[in-house]
Amino acid sequence: MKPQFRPLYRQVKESLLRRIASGEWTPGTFLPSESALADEYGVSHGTLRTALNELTKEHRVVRYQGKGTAVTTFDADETMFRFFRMQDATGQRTLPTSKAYFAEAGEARQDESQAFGIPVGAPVFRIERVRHLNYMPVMNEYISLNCGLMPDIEKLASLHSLPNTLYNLFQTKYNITIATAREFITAVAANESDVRRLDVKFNEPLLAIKRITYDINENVIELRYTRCTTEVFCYYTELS
Amino acid sequence: MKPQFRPLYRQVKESLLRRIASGEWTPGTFLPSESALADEYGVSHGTLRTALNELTKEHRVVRYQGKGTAVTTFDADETMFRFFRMQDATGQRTLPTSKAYFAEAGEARQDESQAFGIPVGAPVFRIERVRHLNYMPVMNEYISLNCGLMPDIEKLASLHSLPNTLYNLFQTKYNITIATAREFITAVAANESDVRRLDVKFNEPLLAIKRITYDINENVIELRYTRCTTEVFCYYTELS
DNA sequence: AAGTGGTCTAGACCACCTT
DNA sequence: AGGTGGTCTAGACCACTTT
Repeated sequence: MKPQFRPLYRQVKESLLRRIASGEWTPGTFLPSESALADEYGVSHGTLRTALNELTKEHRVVRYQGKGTAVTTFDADETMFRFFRMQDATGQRTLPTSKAYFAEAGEARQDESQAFGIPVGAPVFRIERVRHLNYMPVMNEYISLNCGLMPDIEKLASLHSLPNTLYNLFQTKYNITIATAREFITAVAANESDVRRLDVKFNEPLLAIKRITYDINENVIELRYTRCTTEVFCYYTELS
Repeated sequence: MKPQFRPLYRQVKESLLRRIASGEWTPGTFLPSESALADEYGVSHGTLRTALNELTKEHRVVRYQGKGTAVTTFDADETMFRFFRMQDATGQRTLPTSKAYFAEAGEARQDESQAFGIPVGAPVFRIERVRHLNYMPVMNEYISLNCGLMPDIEKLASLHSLPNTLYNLFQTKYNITIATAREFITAVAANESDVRRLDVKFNEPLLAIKRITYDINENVIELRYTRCTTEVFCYYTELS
């Protein structure tokens, strides 16, 4: 069992990440300056910068030349588009508006139990909403949240007070920062609910997107099913 | 008009990129060592490494500690999966096998003309094939190639001699290295061709993926339409 | 002017691979 | 043993923002 090699800059990075996750520096606020942090850790400027570079690459912090380094928050515009992949034929992307149909607490189904790592029947909060792009109803969404991580969510997210950007709510009310998501995309036929809520015919092909959303501590925050018509908009992604 | 600031490491990076694109170092071969390149450019080790780090991040080169830095090639296994996003419910990914139905030269349609930046009617080469995963016919593919970039492609890619991995053929026969691709995903209903070639019913929902593929010089190499059943497999992507 | 992040250097030493 | 890439340092200077 030989001792495993861990670069100094990576140890510093992980320490910084822990301190951010612990709430020592809250989203939106500035970290100490690079030289102050380098002094504190007793490492060189360059080593500390390598650590911060990795955190920047992973969207954990944002650097502003001449101002400082801030913990990423979902308030900023730049971060809003990171998790939205629909665009029109010209490549234009606009954030959708929402109309909520359902927002109530419930007991975890099998899929929710598995995604959140909680027992079947544990409390979850469910939201159903339709998202509009250019005033067209385009996406039929079924969202499940883990109540264990969001106490009293039912008081903050009632049917008539739902914010348009949920991730912003997680940020401001629960100090939960969304970090990554995985999407599993299939094609399905429109069902009765889709016909009622979207401008589609029964059995019309729709994009079905299953999203599992993680925060910076790798907790599963959200399980989301989106059923989406692609007459005008399409799902865009780049491979490299 | 003030002179624009361009970091030295970026100028070095762009010079290296030009030299790779020009064929001075061909895919699969090793670059001179970091210290040799640093001497050649008259910059420090650190500056040259910053340049190489960016090229690594963009998959232009691959670094092997103790051995050297090589120009990326599509022969390697690691690169094969970069452009394949289908997986089964367990997250397993396997490279598909292919059965070709069509491989002939033709005249560019409107969409091909637009993608390749060539006149309508200019020569293109088209391939139709079905891709199998675990012996199931899953993807119905329509591929168009720009003959201008691949002279005599019809001699290399006849119906009965089509290689399974086209990008490897581009690499070895034309020294074209695939760098990036953009995908536009929609949902469609299965047509007669899909029914004949895949194990699907008429009007069954399919995933339709339009891919535009670029080489390292940002030439459009390929226009590909894939129609894909998602009964067993799904399109997977990570957001961050 | 002072403070922040961004670039660049010269040199040292470590980890890995080949001979 | 010798070469390669990987890490780390100490210090200099540049570019940008705020005071």
